[in-house]
Amino acid sequence: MRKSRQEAAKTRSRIVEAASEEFRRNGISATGLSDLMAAAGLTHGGFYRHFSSKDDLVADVCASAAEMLIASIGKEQADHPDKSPFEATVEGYLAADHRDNAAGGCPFAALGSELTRGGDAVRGAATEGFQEVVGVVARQFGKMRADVAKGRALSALATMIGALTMSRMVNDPDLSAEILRQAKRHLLRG
Amino acid sequence: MRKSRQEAAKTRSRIVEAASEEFRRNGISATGLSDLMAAAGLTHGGFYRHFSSKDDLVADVCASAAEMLIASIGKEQADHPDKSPFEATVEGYLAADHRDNAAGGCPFAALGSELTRGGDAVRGAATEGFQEVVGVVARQFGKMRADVAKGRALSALATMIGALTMSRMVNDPDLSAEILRQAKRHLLRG
DNA sequence: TGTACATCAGTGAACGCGCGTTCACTGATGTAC
DNA sequence: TGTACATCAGTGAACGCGCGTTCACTGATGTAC
Repeated sequence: MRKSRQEAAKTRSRIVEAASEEFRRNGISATGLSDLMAAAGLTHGGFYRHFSSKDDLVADVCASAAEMLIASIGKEQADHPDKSPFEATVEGYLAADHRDNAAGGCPFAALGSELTRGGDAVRGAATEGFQEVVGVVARQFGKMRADVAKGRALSALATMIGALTMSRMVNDPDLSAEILRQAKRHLLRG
Repeated sequence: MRKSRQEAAKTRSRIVEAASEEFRRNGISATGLSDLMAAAGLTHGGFYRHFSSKDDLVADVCASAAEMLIASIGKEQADHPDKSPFEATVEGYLAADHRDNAAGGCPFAALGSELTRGGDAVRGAATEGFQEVVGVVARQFGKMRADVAKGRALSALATMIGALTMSRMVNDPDLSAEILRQAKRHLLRG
């Protein structure tokens, strides 16, 4: 039954991808290792050949999902060459599609309050991922002084993450849309 | 062992208060009914004399914690008569004290991502609480047109909730402080 | 290059544990006459 | 106002269940000679 190293590495990343989606869809503590391994096409017993604990996996997922977020920011930019990079980022992030697709979206909005209670390794990985995203957004501000740009990026990301979370929390569709609309307006100097 | 109606009502609100703190401290799904009833000075069996399910309690907690948030906004205002109401709110909300006291603070920051996955009753209660807070903040903008004030309040609350959540998530104290500082600066037109 | 052996990815059963919920019971409170 | 009875707040044991983790096992892969 042993698999080659190459196959094993593929399996590992399949687990991380499946976990990344399941965690963002259902929450970390609400997702069991069995569900997760089944989603990756495996039985739960093999989990510990790849990770030393659930927390170990969560840390990996934080890093991986932050990279995905950065990739999707790049994609929004490429798809909308008419818009400024920051405008493309804000409009892509605060879109109804993103709100309705937590499993494929921003891990900070999907898991934010759960990550605040994570262990050191989890919060460390989340911090690193967050800082990378901050860097990406800060660089969108072009010629601005680096520390000023970082400040604007921090504030803008806080607004986007808070708005997306609240737009998912409320069960009034009009209010949900209004939250996204107003956050966009204020971020883009409306 | 039966208690008078008055005592029973007191017990019920003691459970809600204890739950409100425990949920905000440790998360909803991570807090067991046993822990929670013990924190209220009772055994777990009596829970169902007061609530029909854990979700029923969570909905109550949303309403109660939103009221507490509104009360603390009022208190910040009263404590800082030199500041504008909005300024007092932002500075009280984005303070290190609030960040370090999740159990007594904003339920939307403490429970945000978990509430997005709540049932109808939970999300309904959260929505109502959120709208009340939005109303309170909107009224701080004085003579502004009501819909414009609501828009500003929605955007400002998104920023505050996102910033507080991120400042709790990161495990780098400098970055955590910087997140609060930058969000404050941008909200107060720095 | 071929052979013998060690390694280890993945399976599936099992572990102890705590979860949300139910229940029989107790006895003080509330109600009906 | 007093008495008899029904109600029900709170206790503590028990329910089935799924959790994270461990383990013996299988057999293909990797390694040493």
